[in-house]
Amino acid sequence: MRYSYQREIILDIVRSTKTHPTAEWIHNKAQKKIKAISLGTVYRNLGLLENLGKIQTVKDNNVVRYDCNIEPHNHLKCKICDTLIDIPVANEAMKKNVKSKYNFDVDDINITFIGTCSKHN
Amino acid sequence: MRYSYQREIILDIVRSTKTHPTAEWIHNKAQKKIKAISLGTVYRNLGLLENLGKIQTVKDNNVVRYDCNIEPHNHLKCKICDTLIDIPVANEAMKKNVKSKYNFDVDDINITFIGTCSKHN
DNA sequence: TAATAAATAGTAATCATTCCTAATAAATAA
DNA sequence: TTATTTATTAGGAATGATTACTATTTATTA
Ligand SMILES: [Mn+2]
Ligand SMILES: [Mn+2]
Ligand SMILES: [Zn+2]
Ligand SMILES: [Zn+2]
Repeated sequence: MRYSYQREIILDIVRSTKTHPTAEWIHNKAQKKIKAISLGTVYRNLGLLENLGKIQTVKDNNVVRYDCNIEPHNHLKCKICDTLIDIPVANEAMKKNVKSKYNFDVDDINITFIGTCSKHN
Repeated sequence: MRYSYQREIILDIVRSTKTHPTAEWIHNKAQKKIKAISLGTVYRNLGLLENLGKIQTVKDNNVVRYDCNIEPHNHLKCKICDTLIDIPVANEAMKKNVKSKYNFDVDDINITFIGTCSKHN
């Protein structure tokens, strides 16, 4: 894979925040550094960075959010401010349970707890 | 809310299957009973039926699937045949754990186990 | 039966994402 | 360094699921 300044900037931006930003948010930030960067370039490079294992994606409703935390983890989603909060996950027991009960081989577990975060007490 | 034959047919169709169908699939089925039924009518009535608590929705990638099982439950998703399999969920312990660790009030938990179902042994 | 307004059919609009293509630029060889 | 090659980009069009709009139809009530 060839070097690209656009890709470098995009990775920097994803790594600069824990807010699980969308492609559009990343595009807006990137335009401050590269005025003519296109949204297509942002999407393409986010996809490449995901394939390289340098970032993760999180599906949130009907949008994809990007995550610089590449550890396996899950999220708390606040229905008031839409924040996604990282939480660790211990899932080996769950996987074994599902395998024995349903004969279903689990590769990945998506868990989102939806509710109200501590900001809204 | 006024009676509508379209709504009756749509509810019948959702209740006729455990396959978690999409709006388009439901629309195709409905057209066999009502030739001119529109996709908009299908979407509107599915929304109404969800508000009435007669059906549930499941977000699957970038499509919404409809579910006649209105018990709280979660799903196994097979990455080979895309089947969604209902599983019961015991979540009170999880909710309490998240509340004490993160001061986050959980209303709902979405869990999807992604992997390979028993058809593909 | 007539009046009222909810529901519908058909179509246009929306929005996130992907696709397409001529132009640009990174990597390599001469 | 300069020329060649081809990956990458910018910009715009296309896609696909869902929602919005509106004239017409139809369930309900008087
Ligand atoms: Mn995260
Ligand atoms: Mn289900
Ligand atoms: Zn919040
Ligand atoms: Zn399967």
